[in-house]
Amino acid sequence: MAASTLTEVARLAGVSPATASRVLNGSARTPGKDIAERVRQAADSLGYIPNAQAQGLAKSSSGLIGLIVHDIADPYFAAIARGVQDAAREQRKMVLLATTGGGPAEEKDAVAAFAARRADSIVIAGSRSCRAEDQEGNAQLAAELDRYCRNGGRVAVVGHPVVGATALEGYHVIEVPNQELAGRLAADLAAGRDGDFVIIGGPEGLYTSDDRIRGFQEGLARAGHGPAEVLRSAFNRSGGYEAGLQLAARIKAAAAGDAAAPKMCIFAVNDVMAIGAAAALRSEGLRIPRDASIAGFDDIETLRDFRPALSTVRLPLEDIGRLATRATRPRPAGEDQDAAPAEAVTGEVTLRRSTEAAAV
Amino acid sequence: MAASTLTEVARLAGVSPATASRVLNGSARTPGKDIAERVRQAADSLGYIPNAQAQGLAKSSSGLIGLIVHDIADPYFAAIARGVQDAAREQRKMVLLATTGGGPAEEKDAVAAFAARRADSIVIAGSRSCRAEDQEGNAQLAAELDRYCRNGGRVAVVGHPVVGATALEGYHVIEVPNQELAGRLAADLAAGRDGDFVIIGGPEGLYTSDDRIRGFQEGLARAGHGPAEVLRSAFNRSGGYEAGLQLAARIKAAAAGDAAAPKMCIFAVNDVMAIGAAAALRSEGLRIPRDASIAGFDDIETLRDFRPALSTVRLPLEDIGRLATRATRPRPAGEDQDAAPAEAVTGEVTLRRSTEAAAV
DNA sequence: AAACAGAGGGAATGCGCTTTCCCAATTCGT
DNA sequence: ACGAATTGGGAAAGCGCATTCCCTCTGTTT
Repeated sequence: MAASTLTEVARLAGVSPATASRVLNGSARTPGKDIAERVRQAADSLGYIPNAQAQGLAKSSSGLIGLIVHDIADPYFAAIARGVQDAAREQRKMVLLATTGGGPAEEKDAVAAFAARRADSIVIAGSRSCRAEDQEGNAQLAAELDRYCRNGGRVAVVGHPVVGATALEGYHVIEVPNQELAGRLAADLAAGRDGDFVIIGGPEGLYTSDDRIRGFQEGLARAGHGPAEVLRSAFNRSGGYEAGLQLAARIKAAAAGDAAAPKMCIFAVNDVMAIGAAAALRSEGLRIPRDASIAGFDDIETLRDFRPALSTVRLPLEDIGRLATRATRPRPAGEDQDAAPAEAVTGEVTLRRSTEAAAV
Repeated sequence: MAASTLTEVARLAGVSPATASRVLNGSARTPGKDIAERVRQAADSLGYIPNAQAQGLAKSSSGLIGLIVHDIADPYFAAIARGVQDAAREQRKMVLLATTGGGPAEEKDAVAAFAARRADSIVIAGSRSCRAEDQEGNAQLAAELDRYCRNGGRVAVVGHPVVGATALEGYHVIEVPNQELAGRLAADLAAGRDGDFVIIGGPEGLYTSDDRIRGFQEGLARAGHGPAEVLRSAFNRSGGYEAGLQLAARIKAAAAGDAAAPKMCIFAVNDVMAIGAAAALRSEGLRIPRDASIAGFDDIETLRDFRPALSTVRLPLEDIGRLATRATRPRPAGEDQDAAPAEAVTGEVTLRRSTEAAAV
């Protein structure tokens, strides 16, 4: 027993497929009451489920939203995905998921796949990169997006515009004020602190990381501090851990030389890296915040119970996902196309125990 | 400029659409070398992307895998989703995501939506429930799955079979030995411990929770312990937190009466609840493992840096997602249909600091 | 009462692709 | 060397639905 079709429903109801279609999907032309009822009953008794593929083909729109993330198991992306999912439900659409591992080449493939499925819109989360090795991939991704938009697709990208992408109609960027917020975090941390600052950043060229580093340095400068040293590492927990090991050695050496050495303050460009670094310090016998302060960025929900509570910058990740998805929604006719206020994303510096001055 | 079609490619290459189709998707009949090359070049120069909807309609298969989770931002589901995603890539399919919040009614809607999109297979993660309030939803979900399978769809469900679902062809269950593992955990914890055991469980009727509770009690019994008291709460962090508050009060009362009172050992049926409970104890001034032991279940990756390190049962969540997805893969012809060994999922009791006997 | 507008239903077309089915041009057998 | 088997390509028929166009039937206008 194959799935039943509209034609079968129509036959059972004794009407034409056209009529059946009209009643079943609420077209502008509503057939007579009695007929409508007959059709509905027929559909019910057959357990009719419209074939979305056929509908999509006929209407050339699929009711699909494509979401591109680096890794769905990363809580940062998972939180955004939740927002996207939520907004998709509002629009009565389904979300197609693609995880790319972060490379623009894979992202380009994902866009192509979404285009093939005629996804109505695409949300790209995850950091853009301008590393040399990604240059070709970026160009291809930009070209693919370009084509997608030209064919009527709508795109929202979280954070930074795709490198090299021209601002087309239907191309939206949800700006995240990484730089400004990192600056504010630096200012708050710098107040009344005299130790060295060290930044654990991601690979050079990752915009999210670079923006946060730049912002932090600016904040430091405004507070009268010299620039912090920057350690480059992988943009994940183990990157943070490795950098943390290096710093632990350094801290211990400093403490050995001078027991009253000022405390180091570590800023990891995201929470997951910060947790990794904290784990590394701990494994070396150091305690936070007694031996060093540490701060992260994102305020990942799952990590809030971590002790010592991590100072960080709260980002409304779920809202970001929601906003991005909404940005791709076609404006109802009459609504000004450019009137979209593109609600600004704001974050909030959240100081917790991991950067408290008082020793344990 | 609308997306180019096969027909356009064919025209440009000077061949028929049939031929173009044959070369572009590697059908059994491979056209001549020179023609193939011409077609490929034409496709390239037009930037042709096949319309997956049309392909799906013609082939009646969509290359889609539907994934149903309660909440994609929950690290448990996120980890499974990663495995699913990975296996989907192996099969060159894309994954459609549906988050349901846990209700069978929503799950039924998701199955219907997947069926409408003609998803090749569906993976259902998340706990089954046999609560009275879910009875109707379960029946509907079972019926929907039934229909889906009958129409050739393949389903894999993680953990428990859907309540009321008949074992159809194409219906797979990835068994997770929750009960056995919980028993082993109990046995390990009970060894040389004389304090009371308390279980923080999810709502009654949630199979995952109930199985773990039952297993734990059995393990306790085998070790010569009496059954543990069971506290019911929500199956998430805040459920664990609330239960933790109750227990904290109790622990403090006991300590007040008798300073050498034996230490309570808490088993929360999943890690997230355990973390919540631990947070509650801490907020009440209690320390783990000094004032109480606590253990969870799942071994969520993001939570591994939590201190005190949480004793738990390691579940290969990503593998589970992968296995479930693979189970829905149609066997290559010739391979025995039932020969699928349905690789068993195994877990591992992982004792860490949170249940160490020695006080801090 | 005749002419007209409008409503409601059906036939037919097309969305883009796959896949028989069919036909012409080969190659092979003996 | 001639018919048979095979190869390689095209024409055409759907896949399941939305939608345009057309027709008929009813209700309205002068």
